[in-house]
Amino acid sequence: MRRSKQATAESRQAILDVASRLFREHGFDGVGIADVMAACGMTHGGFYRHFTSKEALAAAAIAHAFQEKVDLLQAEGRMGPRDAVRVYIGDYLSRGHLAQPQLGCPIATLGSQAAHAGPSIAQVFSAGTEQLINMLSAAFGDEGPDARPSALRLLSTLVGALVMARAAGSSDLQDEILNAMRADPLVRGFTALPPQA
Amino acid sequence: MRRSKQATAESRQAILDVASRLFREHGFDGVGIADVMAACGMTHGGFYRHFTSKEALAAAAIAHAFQEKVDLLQAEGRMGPRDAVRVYIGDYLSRGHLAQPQLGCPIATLGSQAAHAGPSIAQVFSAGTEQLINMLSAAFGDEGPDARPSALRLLSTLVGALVMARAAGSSDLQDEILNAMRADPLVRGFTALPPQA
DNA sequence: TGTACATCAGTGAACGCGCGTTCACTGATGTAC
DNA sequence: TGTACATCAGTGAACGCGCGTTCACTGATGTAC
Repeated sequence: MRRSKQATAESRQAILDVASRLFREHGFDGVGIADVMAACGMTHGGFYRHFTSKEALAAAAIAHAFQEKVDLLQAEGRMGPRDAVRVYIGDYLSRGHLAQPQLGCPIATLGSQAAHAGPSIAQVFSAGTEQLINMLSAAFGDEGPDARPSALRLLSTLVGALVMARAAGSSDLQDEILNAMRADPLVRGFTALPPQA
Repeated sequence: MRRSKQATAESRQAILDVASRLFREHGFDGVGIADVMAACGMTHGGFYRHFTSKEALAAAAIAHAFQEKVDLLQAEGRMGPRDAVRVYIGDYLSRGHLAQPQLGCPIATLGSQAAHAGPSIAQVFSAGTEQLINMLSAAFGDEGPDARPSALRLLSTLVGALVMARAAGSSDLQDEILNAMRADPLVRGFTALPPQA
């Protein structure tokens, strides 16, 4: 039966939220339309009232995941860009992030699938990655022309740590990797120094 | 018709080689048994004379990819471990590596799928990652207890650079990422210093 | 404000395709004598 | 060494299942009067 405009908007939002989590947890091919809809308490048929295809959903869901991260950085940015990045790093290199890919960085979970998953998805990854880099660059503003390379190095380091830790599997090796990365000079520059330093 | 023992062994090897490349290029779900066999000039039916399932093939193919990398490091290691790692880094942070995932690092291409692809595949990733780390650690031998953390940091940095560059998509951003990583202190420590330094 | 009709979100069956796996068959290879 | 038979690598049709997508239908919502 027809639903109210608000109910419809809530359905769409629920589909996006759930898809964004499930795709990060199981990969694009590990999640079906029926899975997403069931997790929203609906059946699969109604899906196409909200999105034209699975690829369109995936693109929107990944954009949504990037936006979450950018919003978080922006919200934390009110205490100064360096503090925001400090919190970001702390969350990134945590056991919680390892254990909860569905809430974590979309680059680490799905980045390597970006190229295979269709042009619209590749586009979303490209734009999202660029945006994250720009926000992190701001935190290195005092480094002048080196700000952007520093941001690139930081993000690469974080992404690599997570991908490698997940590939490693063993809990001991995961801890070893996280600890080694926390001791990285670029990371320590943020987490060890006082704010605004 | 029945084939000679040698021909059979060659078939198995061809399937492994081809699968190892195709999986890295298109992901586990992007490659079918029929694709692999066709690339070997055969039809899909004969596959099960060589492997019990697609997952068994994937596990063997990834192990094969890791072994290639380890053998390469070992071969180059004859000029000293630091030189071997220098070459490894140079190849890793190259445009060629970006453009040819099918010949590249299996962690960067498939690492984030390791957990979804079945226990035997997760096991292969775990063992392969550990082995790579051990070989890289050797190159940091003169750092004593810091050797292993340094190796972890180096590999994370490399993996992250590739994943991020592939997610970024844009050619300009990819170059920027590769260049930034080449300027990373840990990387420069290898590529800028003379051998055995 | 109340009424009649059009719209459309969601349901569940059905379609079609791809893909992993199985199987009967072929004929060259390997082996027992 | 030669012969007869068993083995088995590879073929191609077929099976079965999952999944993306479509569709006729329902009934509450939105809207025109």
